[in-house]
Amino acid sequence: MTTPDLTPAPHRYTSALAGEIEQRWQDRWAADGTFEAPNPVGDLAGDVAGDKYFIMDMFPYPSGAGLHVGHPLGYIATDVVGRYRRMRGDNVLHALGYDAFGLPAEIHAVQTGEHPRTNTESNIANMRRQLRRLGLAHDPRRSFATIDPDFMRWTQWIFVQIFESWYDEEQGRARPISELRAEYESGARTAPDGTAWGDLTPIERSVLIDSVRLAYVDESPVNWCPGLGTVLANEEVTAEGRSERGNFPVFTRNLRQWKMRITAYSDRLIDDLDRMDWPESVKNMQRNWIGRSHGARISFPVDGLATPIDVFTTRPDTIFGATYMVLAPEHDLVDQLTAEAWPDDTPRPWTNSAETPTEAVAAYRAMAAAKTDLERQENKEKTGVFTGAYAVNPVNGAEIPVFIADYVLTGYGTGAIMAVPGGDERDHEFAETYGLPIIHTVQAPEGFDGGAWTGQGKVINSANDELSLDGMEIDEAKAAVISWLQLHGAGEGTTTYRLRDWLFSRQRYWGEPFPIVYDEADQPIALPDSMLPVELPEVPDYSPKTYEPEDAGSNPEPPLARVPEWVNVELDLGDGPKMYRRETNTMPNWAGSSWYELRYTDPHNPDRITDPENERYWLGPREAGDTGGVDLYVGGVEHAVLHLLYARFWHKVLFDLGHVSSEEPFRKLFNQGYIQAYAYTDDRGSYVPADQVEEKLDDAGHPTYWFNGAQVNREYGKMGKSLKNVVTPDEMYDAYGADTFRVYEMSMGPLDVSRPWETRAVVGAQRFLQRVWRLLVDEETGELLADNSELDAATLHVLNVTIDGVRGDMHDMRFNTAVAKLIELTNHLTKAGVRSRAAVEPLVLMLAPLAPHLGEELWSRLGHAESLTHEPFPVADPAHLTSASVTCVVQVLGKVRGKIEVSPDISDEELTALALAEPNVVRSIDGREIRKVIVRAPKLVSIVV
RNA sequence: GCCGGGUUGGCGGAAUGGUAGACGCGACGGUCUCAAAAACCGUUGUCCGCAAGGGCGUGCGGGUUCGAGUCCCGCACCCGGCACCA
Repeated sequence: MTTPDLTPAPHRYTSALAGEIEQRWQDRWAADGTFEAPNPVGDLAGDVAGDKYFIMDMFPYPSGAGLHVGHPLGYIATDVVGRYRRMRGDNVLHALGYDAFGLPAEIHAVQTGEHPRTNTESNIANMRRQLRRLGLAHDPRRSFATIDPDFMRWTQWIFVQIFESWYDEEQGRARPISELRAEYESGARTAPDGTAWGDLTPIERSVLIDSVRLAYVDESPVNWCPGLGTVLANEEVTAEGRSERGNFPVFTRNLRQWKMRITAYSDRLIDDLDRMDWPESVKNMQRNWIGRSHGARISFPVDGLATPIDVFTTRPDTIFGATYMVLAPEHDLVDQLTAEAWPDDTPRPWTNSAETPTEAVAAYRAMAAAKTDLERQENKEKTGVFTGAYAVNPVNGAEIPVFIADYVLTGYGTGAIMAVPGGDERDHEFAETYGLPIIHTVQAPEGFDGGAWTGQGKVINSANDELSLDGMEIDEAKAAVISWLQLHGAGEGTTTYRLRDWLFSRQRYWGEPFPIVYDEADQPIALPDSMLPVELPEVPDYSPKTYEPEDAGSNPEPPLARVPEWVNVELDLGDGPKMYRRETNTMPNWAGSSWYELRYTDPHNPDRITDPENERYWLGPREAGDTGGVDLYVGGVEHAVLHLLYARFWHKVLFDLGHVSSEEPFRKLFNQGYIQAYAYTDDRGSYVPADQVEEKLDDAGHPTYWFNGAQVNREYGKMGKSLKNVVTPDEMYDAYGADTFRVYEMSMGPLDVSRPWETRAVVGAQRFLQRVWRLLVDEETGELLADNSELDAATLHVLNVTIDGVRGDMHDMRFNTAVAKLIELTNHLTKAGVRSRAAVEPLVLMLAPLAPHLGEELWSRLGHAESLTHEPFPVADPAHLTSASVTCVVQVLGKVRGKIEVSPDISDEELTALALAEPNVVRSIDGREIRKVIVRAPKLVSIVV
């Protein structure tokens, strides 16, 4: 990879010289604290003049494999933005921390016996070294890792805040539990069943309180992954029912686990998306994930049953077409309503050939329970069985049969539906299978061939004595039927969500311990601030108990439970020293990243997560209605619903509790694309080293690929060790220098688009920087070549057009076109032999955000003692944006037939005359009658004949 | 199936409705050199033509317009997300 620089000119900008320049400037920046950003108050307080700009990268997990050239793409981009902003006069906060809890370090620990902290810290050190060599303008004082005890302390502190809060639906915000307790004690509030606080036992009181906490322990169906030995959040399970990490099967098990009540924030999490500058795709993914749907809850009474069946539907307007009902097999009411015997005339297929409904239901339930989620998904054929019971349709008194079927899911809505085969494809399919009546309640367009009509139309077949929906549009009918149902106590308008509460405990070692202990009554108690952080104990074995991936019946067993001397602890929590039992689960590795944006703003504050003044300065709303948050957050799209949803949730809780002034953590989000790579396999399917593959053209001119004389197959995808196609930044530093590497990555294409890495193309960026260097420095003597000559008109024009364009490109993060414009300017200066300071100084300043070391070096050789970090970015002179002459295109019938050089302020008449006189235009018109002439002086004349 | 995004030379890509292919890689030719590399200069969408010039060309089919890669309608394919969510 290393290109030997064989005796070039002694002062040529080679990789060796670039490396020397780069490391020298990196040392100087570090020594001078060039990129330290002052805070309004606290230990980092300083002069905060000018506007502020807070930039963040999605912080990295420090992998043992080190970086490949794809990783720094986003970091370079944010660095360019930050450097540009500094030159615009902003106080720029840009730092990088490390998301250091996580599975790989734990797996490494299990394999080697080395403590995960040791391994993680050496990985961080290696990554810091690789990134320092890139020349990133970070404030090093603000870096941290989530495993630092000081950081962990605040992660645990936030957990306690959430644990000590509840969601007040009336006020639409989280409030401290202490306020709820006060309302109970004062009698302002009674338990949901009406019991007064004074009549409850202490245990009943804490159960009541615990039931509304935003962080709570709950026994409910969770995703149990025996292969990983831990439970997982819904967001960590793929659509195929496997773990996102490791791709192990996931089973639904009823287990006692910690959860976070993120569902309380469903509406705000959806609604506030509209106020943020995020890619529409990510907003949509979050909307999708939360899955809000408006509809109605409707009660269908059942003969001889006190409790009606409640259903959720988004189409209450179709209720007159409800011809049967379906409950999920797991629904609570199934046992109660299943009849003793089949009613007379029960069609044979409804019974599944069972003697009694009880038997049929039991058999069906057993079969449904044996299916995994995946099997349920794969087989979409509608099956079900009749319960023997009938319910009454509240709008028309019709008796309709009640089935159980696994196409109705227990976890969504009420776990029961009214089935409308005329208006729902799934219901229609089921109705066809079981011979159920089909009533259409919306007029389908002519030519509709039956089946379920789900589109728009006028309502039909929908009337009772008091209510007629017939002739209404769907929306109108929905409103009408909801108010009728409400009047008759049979239902109400309501909203349901797909989002489930966030499963927050993991059975792993390498995560934050919970700041929770249990008392003798097994009630969870939050530890006081003074006892934070709770640090991880040393353990004999880091691994959780893992199982055969398919062992669905296994049970989670966290590693911390194996340290009884840590688990059982004597503490004084206010009523004297007592024995307590520690929570042995750990937090998921999303915990630290759910709030880290706050810590950058005040990284060493010993008393608070961040001082309110620092938070308000860096994150606060800029104007009324603004959510506040980080000014620019750059990262991959893979965190669209995981990290980005969790972080928004925590931020909103902290906002509600008054700890922050911003409503959202990230005001503007930008998803960078990925750098992909080619990989090559031989005829046995093994990967061969990509950097030794040769490209040859075959007879047809198509490229073919060869390794060791044998043809190999090319595939396109990720960069990875096992694919033998990794290219590291270190290799690029050695071969070209960091600036060349930076310029190449920024010039490859738009930042949000993925693109293939091509090592051989990097040289283009180096040639460009060498041309800039050669413009200013004599390659033989090292002498400065810049002079003080006046600029000619053409150069003035090119220079100002470039300045104008580059400014716009920088602002919009179009670095690829910014680089192209700088190359054009450089090529112009080279060709014209212009070395005037009036041209090269702006060029150096504009290049500096992209190639900062070269920029500083040239700036200093130009005689400036200070770093150019805060030097104003060049501003175009409008007087020179127009040139002395422009090329006017003459079109005949829309085709370009001639070009004429004209003055930019030529009149329409004059231009038309010149255009009509152009010889080739005359020939094209060929004597035909001119019907119309469109003139857009000075650039275009279009002639219609 | 639903929701997003995309499709431009050999390759990465550029183009406020107004010269399609900026800039870069590669390829080809040249300068320098004993030679090679590096560097520098030039050519490079495609077809016809000695040239002047002309035909064709931004996934496909229509439309709007003096003029469409760009706007509208329909379709194909690719990528990402969701999916028996009532």
